Amino acid sequence: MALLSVDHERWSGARRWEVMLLAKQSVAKGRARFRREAPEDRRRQLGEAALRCIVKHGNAGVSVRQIAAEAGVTQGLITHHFGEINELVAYAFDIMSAGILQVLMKGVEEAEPTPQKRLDSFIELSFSPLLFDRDVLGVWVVFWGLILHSPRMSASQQGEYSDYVVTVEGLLRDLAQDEGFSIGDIRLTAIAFTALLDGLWLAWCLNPASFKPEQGVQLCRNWVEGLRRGAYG
Amino acid sequence: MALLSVDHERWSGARRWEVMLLAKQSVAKGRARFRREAPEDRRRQLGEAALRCIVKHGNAGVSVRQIAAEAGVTQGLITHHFGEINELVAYAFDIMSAGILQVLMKGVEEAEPTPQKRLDSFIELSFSPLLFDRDVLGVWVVFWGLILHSPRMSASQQGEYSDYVVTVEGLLRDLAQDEGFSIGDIRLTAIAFTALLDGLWLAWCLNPASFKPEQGVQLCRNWVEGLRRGAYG
DNA sequence: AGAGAAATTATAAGATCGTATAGCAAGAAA
DNA sequence: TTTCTTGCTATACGATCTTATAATTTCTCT
Repeated sequence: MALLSVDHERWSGARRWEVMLLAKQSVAKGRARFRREAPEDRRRQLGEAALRCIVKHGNAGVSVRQIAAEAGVTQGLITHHFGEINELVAYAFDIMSAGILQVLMKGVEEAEPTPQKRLDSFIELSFSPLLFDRDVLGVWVVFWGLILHSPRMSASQQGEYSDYVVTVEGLLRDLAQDEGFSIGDIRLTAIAFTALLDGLWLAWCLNPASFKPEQGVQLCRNWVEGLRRGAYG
Repeated sequence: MALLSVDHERWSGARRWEVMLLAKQSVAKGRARFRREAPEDRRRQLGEAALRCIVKHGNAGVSVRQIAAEAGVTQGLITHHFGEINELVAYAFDIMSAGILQVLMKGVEEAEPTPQKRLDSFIELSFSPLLFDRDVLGVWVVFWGLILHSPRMSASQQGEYSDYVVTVEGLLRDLAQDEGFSIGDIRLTAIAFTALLDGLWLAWCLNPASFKPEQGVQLCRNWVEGLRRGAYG
């Protein structure tokens, strides 16, 4: 899980440097000076290092030098694998997007197979520490800034957003069908629910004192209650 | 109006440079080489230049050199008036926040004095080209990024957000009282509505094809309808 | 064991960044 | 007209950035 690996490795800086030191020691003993890895693996390592840098320094963390240092490699390796740094960031965005949607879908699939429980699982997971996290938003804000100015990033975003909305759409449709209420425009309604989730995430991360995650869950349930009562019919 | 001035002056670059050229010509004729302005005025000019730079280049626009060039002054002037650049950015944030809330409140006050019309005016204005604008979000996203990493910016944000929520709270309270329905926790409910607005703003700016501003208005009205039907009681 | 492919390092060049400092000059006051 | 305050310019320094290039090293494959 991409997201988890980011969180886990955030605190493993020490271990990371130990590894490097060991590597340098082993040079003196005639061992390998660096590890040669499969491009696929290295690309992912660099992508995750980029995410860690962004978590730590925000926009300032988007830098070839910092990311290379974080990954424990030299700068040239980023050029070698990604050409320009924007490509690395876009790749990191894809990793993160996929990770988040995967976390959510896994939770939904593990819930009891009723539309109510599935949607509720989706909501609760959205407000769990795994996603409802300042650091996660910090990464996302950087991405938003890039999306607005980079066609490459924008293209990725459109796909990810579409997938997300379609997922929400399915959850809402199933609920409406099961409970027998009607929704005028399901796609639009899913967009609104998505917006509510994102807006609460944003508000809480920027101002954690304003409400508690559980209250966020409640507000989403209230929204669903409005849906039940036909406000979106 | 801060926001308007940003929008207006975005297209007045040519005029701005003409002024500079004239100023330089006049040097040859022995006239003033630069204008000496009151600190208050100059600070505002620099703040608005900063906003224009952010609109144009996003995070990359936050640069002493670029902002000074945009304002038609030398770099040292920013140091002189603000000390460090973060202070200028925070000032620009305050300008912009005040401008947005002012636009909204002016619209509300100009609406017919019924709770329904006032809230609806607030909603429609939120989705008008003045605020529902890619460039405006672009500026905001940069601010969000800074808020997450700067206590100074965070302090400003807490105040602005609080004002905003209190405003929404008042609009909702008046509506509930007038129509005789109940709201469990008005502050929380106002937070949810604010989140919905921000979320829709964000979604549309990142993906303008996903829905039309009028549809955003409708989704907000639907949310209010859910409120009426007691979903937040 | 040895050769070849390519992953990785090493190094440099050129921009741009933020900030500090010293001196100039605009415009009000006398 | 002359003085004085201070807004403003001019310039420099050191750090950091991106990107390009060539040399080196690892590791697989035969």
